[in-house]
Amino acid sequence: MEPLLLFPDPPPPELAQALDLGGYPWKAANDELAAQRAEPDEGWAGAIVCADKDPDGAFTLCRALRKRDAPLEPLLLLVSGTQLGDLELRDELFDDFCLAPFHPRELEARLKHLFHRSGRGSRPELVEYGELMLNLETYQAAIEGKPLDLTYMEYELLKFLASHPGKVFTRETLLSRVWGYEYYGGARTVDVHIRRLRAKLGEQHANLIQTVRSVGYRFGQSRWGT
Amino acid sequence: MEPLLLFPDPPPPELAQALDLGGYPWKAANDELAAQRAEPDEGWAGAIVCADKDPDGAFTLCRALRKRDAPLEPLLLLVSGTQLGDLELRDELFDDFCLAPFHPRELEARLKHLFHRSGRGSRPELVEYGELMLNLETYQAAIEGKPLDLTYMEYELLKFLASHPGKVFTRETLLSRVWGYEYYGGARTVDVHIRRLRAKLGEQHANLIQTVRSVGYRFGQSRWGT
DNA sequence: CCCAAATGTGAACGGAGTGTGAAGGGCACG
DNA sequence: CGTGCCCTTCACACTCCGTTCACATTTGGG
Repeated sequence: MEPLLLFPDPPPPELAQALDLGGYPWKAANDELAAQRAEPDEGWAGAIVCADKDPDGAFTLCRALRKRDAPLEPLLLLVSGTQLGDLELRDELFDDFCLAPFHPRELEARLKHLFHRSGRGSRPELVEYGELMLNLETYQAAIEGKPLDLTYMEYELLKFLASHPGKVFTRETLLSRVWGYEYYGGARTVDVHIRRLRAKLGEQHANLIQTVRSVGYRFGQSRWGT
Repeated sequence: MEPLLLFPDPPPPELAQALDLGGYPWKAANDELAAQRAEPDEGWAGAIVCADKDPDGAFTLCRALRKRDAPLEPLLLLVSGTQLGDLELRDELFDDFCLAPFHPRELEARLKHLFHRSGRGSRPELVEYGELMLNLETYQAAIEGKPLDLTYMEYELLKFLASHPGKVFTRETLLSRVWGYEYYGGARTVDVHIRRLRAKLGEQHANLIQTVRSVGYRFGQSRWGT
């Protein structure tokens, strides 16, 4: 079995011990660079990130792992009870979480359940909305079956928008969540990318991205229920 | 929001209380048949099944819910620590689980994460008053199900008024709380926006916004009766 | 019934916000 | 070291809508 990636390095003793007892091989790393160096040829089986001691480092690593061409899955987060409120805005950064201090058997049960789910591919690698389809594995986009030739940023922006249909985002929010939290640049950059996306979507589908004046942009129609 | 299906009936008090506090509507049922009878037209938002007291009944229900043409998702399982070993062979019956006794905030965090993953996103923040509904995430408004095409200021003003039904606001108060504390401009601006709002609400609902002579405006019914 | 204050109404102006075309420049690639 | 891509920025054009004003209408008190 491929090893699990652990954060931080060294990992908490009780975590290492639980994995050893369960027969799960693992390697630890403190950042994305160290994770790349330690990564075996077969790749990682998944990752377990402890966010209780160094939340910033933990979430930064999660973000890096998810930004890869082939996002690392499954990703299990270990948090303390006081951090539960921080999870809501980071839902896309992990697949499951476990409260620390954890019971070894709960950890193992969650790992098994995660492997079961990812093994059957129940987690969608596609983002779909109407005639639009994004293949997250091959980095390809298509509408009405016809492929779209998108650049990297166009693809990332469209992926984010299509993942949250109906919701309005300000330019600042888009910059921070698509370009990155540390990005500093003009907000008009968003406009230009929106324009090119509309152009490539074609006249018929350009209205998939709507302008909400003095607020930002919205993808698709509103969902009143769920 | 559609209600959650709970098992068993009656559900454990701490579960019902946690959901009530979190604002999640729910209905309980003891088996698939009762669940079908209690199901609203909009369907279930998901299910929470307690497996600690009656494991057989719980897993039977899970199996039935998953055998539907449209399998019920997401499904959260509540189990005691001693049952962790039983989960391995039932991975396909649930999407996530939570150990009992649970912390209310962990339960809520898991629900939010489940809704996020199943593509429904977290439940939208709504402002409702009778037939009027404002979706704060999508910046859209509707009355009697028909969407209203509001401008930014109209939306902000209506949102503020509808958030405080029955209360009277002076024009100065509205200017400072909707337009901003530092705003300096004529108070008649409010009148014009009120007029446009009434027009867009339609003749039938124009009286949702009432004029209180020499005071200001009020949304909805007075607190002193009709 | 009259008057004054308050509010409703229609229209016009002007500026903020957004669309658009084009050019600059960083980065990967050969 | 050149070359092409594309992210970013800028200047300009244009639309929209927030604001204001003049005037009409309503309200309530004397």
